[in-house]
Amino acid sequence: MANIRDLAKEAGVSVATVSRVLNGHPYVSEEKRKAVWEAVEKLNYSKNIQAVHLAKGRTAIVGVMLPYIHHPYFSAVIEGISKEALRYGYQLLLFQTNYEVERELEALERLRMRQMDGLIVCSHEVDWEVFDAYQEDGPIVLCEQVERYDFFTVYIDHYQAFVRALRYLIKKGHRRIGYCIGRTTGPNSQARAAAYQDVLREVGALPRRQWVFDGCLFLEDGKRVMEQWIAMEERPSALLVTSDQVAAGIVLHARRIGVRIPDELAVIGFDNDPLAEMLGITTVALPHFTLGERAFRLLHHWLETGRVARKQEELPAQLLVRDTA
Amino acid sequence: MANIRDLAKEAGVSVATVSRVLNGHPYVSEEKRKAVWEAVEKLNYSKNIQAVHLAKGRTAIVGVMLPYIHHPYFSAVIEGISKEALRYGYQLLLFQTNYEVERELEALERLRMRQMDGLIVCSHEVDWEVFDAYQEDGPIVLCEQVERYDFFTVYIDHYQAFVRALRYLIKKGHRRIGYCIGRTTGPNSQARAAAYQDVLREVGALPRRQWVFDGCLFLEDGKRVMEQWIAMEERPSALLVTSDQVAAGIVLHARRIGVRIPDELAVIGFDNDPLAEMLGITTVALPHFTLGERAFRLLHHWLETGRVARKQEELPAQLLVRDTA
DNA sequence: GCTTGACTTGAAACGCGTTTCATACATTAC
DNA sequence: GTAATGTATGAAACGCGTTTCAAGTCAAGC
Repeated sequence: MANIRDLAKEAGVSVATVSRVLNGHPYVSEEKRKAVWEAVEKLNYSKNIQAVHLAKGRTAIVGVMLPYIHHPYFSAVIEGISKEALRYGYQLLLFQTNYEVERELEALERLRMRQMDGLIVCSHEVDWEVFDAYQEDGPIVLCEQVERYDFFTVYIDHYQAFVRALRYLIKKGHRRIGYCIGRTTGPNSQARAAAYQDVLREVGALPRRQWVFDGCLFLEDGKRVMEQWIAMEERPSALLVTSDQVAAGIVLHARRIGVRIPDELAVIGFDNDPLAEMLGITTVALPHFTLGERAFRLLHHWLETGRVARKQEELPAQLLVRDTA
Repeated sequence: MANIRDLAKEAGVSVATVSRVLNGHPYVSEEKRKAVWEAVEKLNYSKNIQAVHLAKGRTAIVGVMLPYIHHPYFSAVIEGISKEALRYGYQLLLFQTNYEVERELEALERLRMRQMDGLIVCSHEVDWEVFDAYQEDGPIVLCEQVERYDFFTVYIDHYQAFVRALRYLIKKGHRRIGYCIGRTTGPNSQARAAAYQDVLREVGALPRRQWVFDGCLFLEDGKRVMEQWIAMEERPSALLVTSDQVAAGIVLHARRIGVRIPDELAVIGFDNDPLAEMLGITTVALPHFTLGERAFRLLHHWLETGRVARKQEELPAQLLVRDTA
């Protein structure tokens, strides 16, 4: 493989001149410019991008840390990130973690090793404090709400979103309200749990342990929830559900076993998945795609200017009333 | 940032020794090994991975070219690739193309520039011939069937899969059969089209232009198909549908507008999406996840050994009869 | 006592593009 | 006529880890 020195020899110029031509710098005579391009052609030259990265100290690569890819939520976020990355000429390096701490640390280490210019964390398991140690290695944007203000974050206010949905149910007369979440430890889930406690306490309704369904991530989990629900002695009259996928599972299984929705059970999902629209599921629309876009933009703006307009950005959620609640 | 030379100075050894320690090579005295690790600690050293890439001429990065991410098919394939990549210590660099030739070429150029060790192409728009020019720049694995045998490919035999589904419908007495596809140009779609022509001709049934529904990719498209279907004077009695997502759209909209499935319209989907199971949709199970896994393994095996067991690998599809056909 | 093989270690070359600095000529400015 | 600019170009340093090669030490083998 020819390198830039071979090229210089072939074209009868210095490597500096070759570099100038290759990068479109001014101050190169037309004559030499032509000679260089001819040499490129002749030697079938192509830059070694690794050498460029090393020399420049930048890569125009952004890392994306996320637990899974094959999941409507995360794939929507990446799609948003990807769209913006494409626009600004950045590439994406994927770090799938399965929520394993080991893998999350690996991604952070890669940031330290300067493999990428910045990192977008879609979701994580390790404590925030861990990120502290890596702040100086490159900008990190979190896609979740954190209490501290020294992180870059773009987030949806899940507390408010949950509150809004709860208030709606309460206004409709519901007092026996339950909810489903994905994993208990995530900040989103904790925000939802807090909202649940707060709002129910406010109206004197009682939160119940057994009305909280954990581990609800996929369509199939909705079926499971419905089965548990039907087997209960005291059933909630309404459920706030992790995602529309899970809500769809609930609604579809309810139809099959003849549970009337919303009369016997009101259901509100989250996301505004096409499936929710199709099934007429009342849902809280969450701008996942936009979340990804904004996360990238925040990172990009920082990378290009070294300054920020703001470190935190909150995205709105909107309740869409349809037929299930 | 400290580099390996600072480290050598600090530890009082040569850079070669530092490199040996850092890479766990044998033949280093315990004493020096310790000194090096202490220096690493003291200087808070971290390798510059770009320098490693440059020096080694390898990156342990695999590129993944695909049109979209937020799509059940592609996100399943990546998930499979990702799982195997994780296992073998490789990283994934994403190239989202939106089926734009420009972007596909960009990905191939990156392979030339040695940004990654190999490339997995999930789907593409450019002609195969284009790939020829890049074959020498690194192994390329295609996830689609190609006629030529000098490519690495892992694929599902869509022709056979379609034939099987068609035969099943025919055995059930259907003669007026239509189908939905995503985009006409893809090899998968063309295989399906060919199967359609062949099988229908075989039994003397007539293929009809207006029974082919193009541009069916998402759930919503199923609704559109159903609306078109209902408006037809001569309706097909059965439809083979791009994916279970689209099939679900058809089935759900049919339910809403009171079309009886499978009596008035039989539907067979593809993929074996959880949604298909939930809705009882008869489908042809396609091993997308496995496809990704195998694609990575093929690439990996080549990268590590420089040899191949086989260049082509075909994955089976299986008809799962449920309630819609 | 000498050969042989295993173990240690460092200098230097290598992979390769970018960038700075110095040099030199040609203009333009005053 | 001289200073100040602008244009053009190359040598060399820089970013930094890996690897080869030569050389040296030491214990085991004959």
